Amino acid sequence: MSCCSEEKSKLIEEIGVRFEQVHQLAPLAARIYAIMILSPKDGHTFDEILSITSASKSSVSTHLNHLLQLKKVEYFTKPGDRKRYFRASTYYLKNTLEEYHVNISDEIKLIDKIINFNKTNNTQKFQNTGQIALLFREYLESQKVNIENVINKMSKIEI
Amino acid sequence: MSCCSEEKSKLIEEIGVRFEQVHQLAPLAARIYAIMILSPKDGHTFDEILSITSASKSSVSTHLNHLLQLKKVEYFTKPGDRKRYFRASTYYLKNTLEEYHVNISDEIKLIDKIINFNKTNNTQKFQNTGQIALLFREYLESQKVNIENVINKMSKIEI
DNA sequence: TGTTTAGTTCGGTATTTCCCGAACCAATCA
DNA sequence: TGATTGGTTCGGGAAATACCGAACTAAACA
Repeated sequence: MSCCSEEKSKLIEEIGVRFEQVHQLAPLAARIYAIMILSPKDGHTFDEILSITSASKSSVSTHLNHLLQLKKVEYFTKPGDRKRYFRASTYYLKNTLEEYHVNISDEIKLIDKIINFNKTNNTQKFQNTGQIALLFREYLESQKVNIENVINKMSKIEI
Repeated sequence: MSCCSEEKSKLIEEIGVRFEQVHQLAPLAARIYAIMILSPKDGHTFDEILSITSASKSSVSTHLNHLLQLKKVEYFTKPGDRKRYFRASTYYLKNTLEEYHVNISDEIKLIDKIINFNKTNNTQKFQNTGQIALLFREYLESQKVNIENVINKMSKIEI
């Protein structure tokens, strides 16, 4: 990474590592997303991303397009300027919460299947651990509601 | 997968795919963990796991040991029987919540760094998105408290 | 004391992931 | 109209991951 302060470079790496897992991104895609989040409002050009990441044009192109497709990144243009200026999607935090919401809904569906399976096939086991499983399920439900509330609050903020 | 009902096999796969991501496990490790969760109280022997997964002894050994080390799986023995009987850790749901708790704490630390960075380096951007970021942070805090409460409730249940 | 049981360890290989360079293209510029 | 700019596409290769077979070990059995 060149073209960055020491602090920014380190933060890009730290966010990058996390985003690989949370958002299921390739390392370079996660770094690019991190760069966007730490970027000024007017974004970065393709070439700037090239020099910050010191990756190849092809890789930057591929991963940037992937991020665009996922709506994690967006771009805008300036009149009389062929370049595109890339930045994190204005709603990336809200979108992240929406991802979390889908995730939790899936997890609830799955734990319901597990609870049901053990209830009918492992009756003895269920007597012991069933209560815990139901508590876990309640937890997921309340997380879901919590997320919905925060999404609503976010929707009311003008950007 | 042999030795299982159609329903159980499908559920093992479904849980497996999810656990690869959630718990960062290799496919076979995730399948074994899934099997444990859907197992009767008295667990499964090494050979039973072999025949359910139709994987090699070496792979089962390696991944089972990994799961033991992570405390996701435990085993017990029966007097006069050299075999070990493997099952999901009695506290696996509580342990899962504790994992989530650590994860959220890390995420809070990270978002604080991001908020701070943008506050001082991208002042203009922060004016727009700062409020959203703070809402996101609040959300994380409340998730954390929520998890703590559920862990406490779980601790009070006798198994 | 030789054999079976219940696994473990090690070296290797198939597969997948991730990234790169080179060639290419479409729009603009000179 | 030929060169430059701002990318895209494609084939390939290095590295990491996931799994396997074969040889091994330690305890127990016969």
